[in-house]
Amino acid sequence: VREQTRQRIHRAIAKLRYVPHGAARSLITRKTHTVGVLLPDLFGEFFSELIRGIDLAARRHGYHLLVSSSHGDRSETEAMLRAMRGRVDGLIVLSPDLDGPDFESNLPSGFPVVLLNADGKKIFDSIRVDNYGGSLTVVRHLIGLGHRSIAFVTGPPRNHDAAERLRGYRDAVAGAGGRLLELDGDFREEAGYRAAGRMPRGKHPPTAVFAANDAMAIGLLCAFRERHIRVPEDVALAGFDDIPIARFITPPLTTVQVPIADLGARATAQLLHAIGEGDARRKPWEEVLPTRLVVRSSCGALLRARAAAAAPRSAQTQLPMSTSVQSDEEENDSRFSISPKEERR
Amino acid sequence: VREQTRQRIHRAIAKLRYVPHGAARSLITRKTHTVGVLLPDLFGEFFSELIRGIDLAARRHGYHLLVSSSHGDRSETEAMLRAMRGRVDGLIVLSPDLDGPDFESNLPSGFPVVLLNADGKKIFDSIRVDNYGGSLTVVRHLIGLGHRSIAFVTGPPRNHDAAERLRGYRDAVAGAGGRLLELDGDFREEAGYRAAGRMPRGKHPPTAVFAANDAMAIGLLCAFRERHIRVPEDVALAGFDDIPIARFITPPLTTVQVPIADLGARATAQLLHAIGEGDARRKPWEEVLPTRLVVRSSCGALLRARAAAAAPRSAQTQLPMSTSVQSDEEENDSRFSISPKEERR
DNA sequence: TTGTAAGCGTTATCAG
DNA sequence: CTGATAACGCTTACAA
Repeated sequence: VREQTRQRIHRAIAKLRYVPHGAARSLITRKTHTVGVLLPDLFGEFFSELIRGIDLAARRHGYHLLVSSSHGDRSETEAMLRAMRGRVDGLIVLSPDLDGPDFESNLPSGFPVVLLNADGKKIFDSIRVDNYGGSLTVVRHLIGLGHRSIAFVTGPPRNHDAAERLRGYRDAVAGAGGRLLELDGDFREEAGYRAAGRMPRGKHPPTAVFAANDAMAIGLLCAFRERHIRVPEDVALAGFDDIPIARFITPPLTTVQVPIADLGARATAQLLHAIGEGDARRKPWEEVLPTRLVVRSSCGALLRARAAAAAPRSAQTQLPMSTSVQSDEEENDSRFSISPKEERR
Repeated sequence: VREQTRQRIHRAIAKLRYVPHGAARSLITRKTHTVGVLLPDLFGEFFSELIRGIDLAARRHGYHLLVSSSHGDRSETEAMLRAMRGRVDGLIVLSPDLDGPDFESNLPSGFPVVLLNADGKKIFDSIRVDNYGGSLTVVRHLIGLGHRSIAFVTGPPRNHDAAERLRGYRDAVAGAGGRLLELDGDFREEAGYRAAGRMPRGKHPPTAVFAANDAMAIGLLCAFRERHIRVPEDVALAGFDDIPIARFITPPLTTVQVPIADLGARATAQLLHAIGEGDARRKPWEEVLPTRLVVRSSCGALLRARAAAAAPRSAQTQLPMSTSVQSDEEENDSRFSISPKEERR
């Protein structure tokens, strides 16, 4: 273009305050430069981390984010699915309710979709966190500490993550010949609190409790406090998620770190890849993100390690490939954790 | 419409898998049923709460959310602003960098915009949190507890919230004839940690520290622990924000609750109202949301209240209209807080 | 009830 | 390099 023309155009742009119209542009280009995110609800911690991961990856490629969360029933969710047509180039979906047929009837065929923490059923791309492996690792860690009677507080019934964590618990306990003791929960603090009240108190009460998520573990901890049951001296406790609070409570909670931001970032990367290559009818892609055991005080391992100073930790030899163990001491920001060292002097 | 025709159409819809095309539709209707949210960055706590509030309000009116966060410089932010044209019906903006002229040159004139925690300059609708009042209240509360030398750890230099909190501190201290002691901070934990090291240690060290946000208060707490300075016995501590962790740390933190979700919800309500009424050239609307002092253990007030059982709290008479006081005991979910009662027996 | 035509703001194509 | 024209998928209005 000639410089003179350029100038003339830019002057016109400025004078008319011209700004291109997104809808009109994407109508003809068939590109919106937007990825849609469909969530069941806005869980505080989880949601914010997930979005952060997605946003970072999306923006790096010049994409926007259309967030859609639906409290509600399937029909509402399906409506949102439909509303996405012509507004986004692809979809990241986290929804236990939605099934293959739902997508096929509410979306143009070949529409790029990545499923989060759900079974892709060999039809859709999917990515999930290794809930099973993480659960297995925690329970084996507790078993390695000598616990034989380990209770498990479950998550909500139809939740995929919850089911996988339960499966890990069962397999680990069965593998060690232990007894199963499952208490119903729903991922909320109160559920943990109430589960504590339903624990058997006979001659052989559980010596350890594993909650399907940290929130319930905190509920349990609270209930134990009220009954003057000490953690970890009287009962060991472990959670799942590694929410920020986990390291700040007393005692700091042994838990499984879930790479939520990574989950979002990886999902986005894959989605953008799928968008880029058109609808090549390639084999659906599937990925499992490793989880990581974070050993803090609530399971009693640190107490024991301090007592029998240089004894090798037996649990470490039993870890599945996809899960690593890390004690809190090794984390680089532990300087700022409010640990209960002072209380224990 | 005749039932027979209806049926025929629905059958066709199902057979062709017809889904309306959002871009095409909004091109002619000039409505996208989407609100844009422009954020400087995705702060964990703050961001997630804000989005929750916005989303709830937006969805209630059938609107979607287009989230756009820009780490970056102004030119990047301006580009995002432009990209919003034809994709959203209105904009909620939280950005200290953006000024009036920026909006005027990058958006169609009369485009509905609501500014968050920024000065609307009588040109735009705006809504903000009463940082000043909250700050005033905390400091007066500390003064009411007998503190005369209160240190303040500031937020980042160009931050609007930080500036208002600083102003509240200065006015409250000046009003009581106290001494000002300001330590530089930036809202991050480390800043609080380091500020503790810079506190004067002479004959009259500060007897209370007020951090411009909770994260820094936690950093301070951590530093105090390492030096065996007890909170609140040796030094009183207060923060700002009431992040979830605040109630779980030891000791629970006295702080100011900021209604972040409300901020988002109110902003959305106003934006949708503005969208609905077209561009009536009405006077820009402005709202300030009240903050609330939450008294927990870290300021020493509860300790004192327990000692001198039924003494009326002097601070309560000095509160500005827009801020209320509430002790943790009255909060309905305190049953689940991990409070340090047991440690103190 | 059904069919037809115009137009929303772009991009793409093809002559001049 | 410029200008005209078609098309994207929809809504709206009006005619049949």
